[in-house]
Amino acid sequence: MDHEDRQLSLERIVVTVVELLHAEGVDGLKMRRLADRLGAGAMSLYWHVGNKEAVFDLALDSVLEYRAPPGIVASEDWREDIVHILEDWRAGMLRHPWSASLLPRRALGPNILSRLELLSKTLSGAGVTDADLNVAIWSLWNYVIGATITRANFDLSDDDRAAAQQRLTGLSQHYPTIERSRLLLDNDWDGAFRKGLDFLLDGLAPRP
Amino acid sequence: MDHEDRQLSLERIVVTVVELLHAEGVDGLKMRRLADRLGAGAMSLYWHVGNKEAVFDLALDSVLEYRAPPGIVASEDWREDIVHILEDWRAGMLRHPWSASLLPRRALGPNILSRLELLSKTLSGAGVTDADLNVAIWSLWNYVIGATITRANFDLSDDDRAAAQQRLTGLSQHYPTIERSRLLLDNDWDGAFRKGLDFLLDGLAPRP
DNA sequence: ACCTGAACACCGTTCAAGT
DNA sequence: ACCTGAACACCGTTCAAGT
Repeated sequence: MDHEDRQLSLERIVVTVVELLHAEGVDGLKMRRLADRLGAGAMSLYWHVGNKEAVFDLALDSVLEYRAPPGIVASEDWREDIVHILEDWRAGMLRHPWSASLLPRRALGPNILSRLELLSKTLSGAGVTDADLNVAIWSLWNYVIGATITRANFDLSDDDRAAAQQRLTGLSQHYPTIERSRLLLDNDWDGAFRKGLDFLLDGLAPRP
Repeated sequence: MDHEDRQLSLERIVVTVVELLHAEGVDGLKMRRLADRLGAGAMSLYWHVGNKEAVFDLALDSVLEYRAPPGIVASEDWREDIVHILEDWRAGMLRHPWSASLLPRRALGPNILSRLELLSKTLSGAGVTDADLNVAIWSLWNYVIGATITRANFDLSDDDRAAAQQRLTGLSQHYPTIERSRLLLDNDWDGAFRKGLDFLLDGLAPRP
């Protein structure tokens, strides 16, 4: 609440809405509450942003900014580059658990387009032909989006996990194979993400 | 509107909410409007359902019901079985475009658990070990969820697609590789889904 | 057991009005 | 150019009351 004395600006709005979303989640974003945090009158926002959807678009794109480590330009191993790009993208979204679900529902902002361009360029440099590029990009997009939305929403508290385990074991006669796979119980999300990604990359460009 | 004279029941509520969601989308679902469609007083729903979230859960699970073709039990080709299971799942969700985004945010209902059990059993029967089952299921889940949410939300009208094309070409100096991949312009969603899925399956269980 | 209307505590957004 | 409060048209849900 140290914003009270300053003027409104798009930048301040963006910073503050990300804070608010972090604190209260998607459903907690109310125009009045956002104005409050900015120390502004309830309706002052509308001079700057149009409507609430625009606020979401701003928050989402801001979170997807790519802070490229300036050293690493092109490594020897394109596969390592792809994994790095996608893990960084996923990590950025997981830092803001509200963001992943929003991404496939809004128009693509400049920051996500930059990430996709970098991904495309790396795939292309690795020898993927233009004809295959579309499928390659979408496959990786689908995998990352699905994995991140799921992880952001199913990252249960210990209590919840215990309850889910309880529930599944109670139903184990109906779902024996799920039970055997320990579907909701294995906690190694990062490892599972990486392993599945490796499988997908194996298919996209078989290793020699 | 031919429901006016009948009594309320969970089944009628489920059928009607799916109709309403189909007609108005997720944001169009209002408790009052749902009651209207049922020919009931505005607040009568609350005797049956608890709250609005429960209504969403009911709608989602109902849409995910698996109508197994009773003939096909186990074909020769497990890979074909997997593809069929996942394409049927995806098609079911695309028939109700509001459903895919909802699925990873809610607790798993009985119908989606049945589908996952069938998927697990098929993978297991194909030789995937219990240790690998978790990763295999999640990889396929991630891919299907990501693909379906994206398709349900990016299935643009012709006008929108023209606008998006216009916008991307205007930015082609910034995103040349995306432009070359014709990312948003290729319209063959089904084909792209299948091709990407084949890549993933190649990785999960390489063909001889 | 099942349904209802009135009422409460919210929302997003418009708009005329202020500086 | 930038901000504001009052007001409008909604919401989900509670609750006492009806049959």
